[in-house]
Amino acid sequence: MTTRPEGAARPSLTERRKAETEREIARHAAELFSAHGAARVTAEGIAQAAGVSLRTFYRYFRTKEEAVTPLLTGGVRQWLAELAAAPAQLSVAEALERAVRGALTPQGPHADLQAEALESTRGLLRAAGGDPALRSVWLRVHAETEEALVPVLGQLSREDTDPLELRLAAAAANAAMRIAMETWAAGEAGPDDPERGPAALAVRCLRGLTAGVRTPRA
Amino acid sequence: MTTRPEGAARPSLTERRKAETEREIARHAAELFSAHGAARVTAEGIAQAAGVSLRTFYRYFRTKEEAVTPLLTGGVRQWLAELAAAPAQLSVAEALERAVRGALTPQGPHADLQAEALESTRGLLRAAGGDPALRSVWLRVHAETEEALVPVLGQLSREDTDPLELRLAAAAANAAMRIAMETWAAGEAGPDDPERGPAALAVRCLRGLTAGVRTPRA
DNA sequence: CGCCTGTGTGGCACGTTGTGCCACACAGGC
DNA sequence: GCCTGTGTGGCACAACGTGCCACACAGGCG
Repeated sequence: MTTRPEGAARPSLTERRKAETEREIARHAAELFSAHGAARVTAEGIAQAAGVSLRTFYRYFRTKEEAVTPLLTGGVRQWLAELAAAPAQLSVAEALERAVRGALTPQGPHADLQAEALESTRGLLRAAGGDPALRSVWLRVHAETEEALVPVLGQLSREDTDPLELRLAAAAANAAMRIAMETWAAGEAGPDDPERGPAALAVRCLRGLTAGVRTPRA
Repeated sequence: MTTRPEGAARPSLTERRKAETEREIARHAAELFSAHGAARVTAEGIAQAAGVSLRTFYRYFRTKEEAVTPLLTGGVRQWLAELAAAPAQLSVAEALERAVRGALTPQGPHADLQAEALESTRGLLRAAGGDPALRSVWLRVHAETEEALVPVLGQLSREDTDPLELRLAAAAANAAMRIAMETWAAGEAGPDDPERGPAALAVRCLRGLTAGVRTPRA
C-alpha cells in the first residue's frame, strides 16, 4: 500500500520486480497448461520455468491453477474501468455495450498485447475443458467479476433501484461476457474478427440477455 | 449401467448400498463443513464419520469438497425433470416458473426431506463464503446445470432456435436459480416462506432475467 | 561509508491431498 | 458349494500447500 504523493505512478523498484515475477509466473503457467494440460503440470515445473523457487511460487498464488488468474482478469479490469467511466448520457445497456467493445477489441498502443492476452485465454479455456480445477478458476474469476459489477452498475443506475435487480443485471452482463468468450474460444475466428470475434459475440450475448432487465437512467 | 427389463426400478442390493454410503458421506461432509469450515475438516475426518476408509472416500469423490455435490444436485435433478415433463401448452417462461416452484417448494410426501436439503444447502452456502474451494463446488454444480439445461430448453423451444440464444436462456434460468438460493441463504426466512422463501425469490429472479430472452413456442 | 531495519526469497520439514496397486470379502450366477 | 465380478481396506508414494528460519538486498540514518 504505497501512497502516491505526486500524480505520476512511481512503483518502487521492488514493487516493479514483484509485478514482473507475477506476470512471469502467470505466463509460464498458462503456456504449460495449454501445452500439456493442467493435470500434467506440477507447481514445481511452473516455478522452475519462471525462475523462482517453489516456496516463492506459493507466496504469489494459493494453488497452481490460480497462477493464471492475472491473465484472465486483465481484460476484466479494463472492462470495469471503462464501464465506471461511461458518460452519464448513456443508458446502462449502451454503456455496457461500449465498455465490452472497448475491452474485447484489440486497439490502441497495446493492441498486440491485448490480442495476445485473448489468445492465451483461448488456450486456457480449451485446456479447461479437460480439467475441473482449471475450469473452477475460470468460474471463480467470473464470480468475482459479478460481485465487482454490482457497485459499478449501481453507480450507473437510479438510486432507488432494487438491489436484487442490480444483482441480476450484473449476473446477466457477466454471463454474456463469459458465454461470448467460451463460444469464441471454441471456434476458429481471430481475436479481432469483426463478425465472429469476441467483441461481436459479446454484444450479441449482451443484447440477448439484458433486454429483460429494466435499466432506468441514472 | 444396469438394464431394467420390467417397468419397476429394482436397484440391486449392492447398488443400494453404494447409493446409501454416498449419501452418508455427503451428509457427514456437509455437517462437518457447516460446523467447522471446510478448511478445518480433513478427508480422513469425513471418511471416519461416515464409517468408511479414506481410500473408499476417494473412490466416491475426487476431492473432499466435492463430497457435498449430491446434496446440491438433488434439487437440480428434480428441477430438470419437471421442466422436461412440462406440458406443451406452456410457454418456456411459464414452464420454467412452474418447475422452479415445484423444485423449491417443500411439498408432497418428501416435504420434510426437501426442507432439510434446502437447510443443509443454506449451511453449505454460508460455509462457502469463507472457503474458495467450497465455493468452487457450488459454481461447478451450476455450470453443469447450465449445460444440462440447454437440451431441455431446446426440447421446449422451436426447432430453429439459435443455439447461442438457447445457451443464453439456459444461463439466465440458471443464474436466477443461483442468485435466488444465495439471496435466501444470506437471509433468515424459512425454506417454505411464501414471501421470502427460495421459490418466491427464484420466480422473481426468473422474471427479471428471462424477460429479455425470446421464447418462441415449441 | 558503515550500520540497521524491513521485506522478498530460498530451503527444509511437515501434515494433507489424491492415486496406483494388491489382497480380501461378499453378492450373484452356474 | 464353487467361481467370477466388483466394492472395500491397507499400504506406499508423488504432489500439494504451509510454517518456520536463515540469508540477501534496498532504503533510511548517523
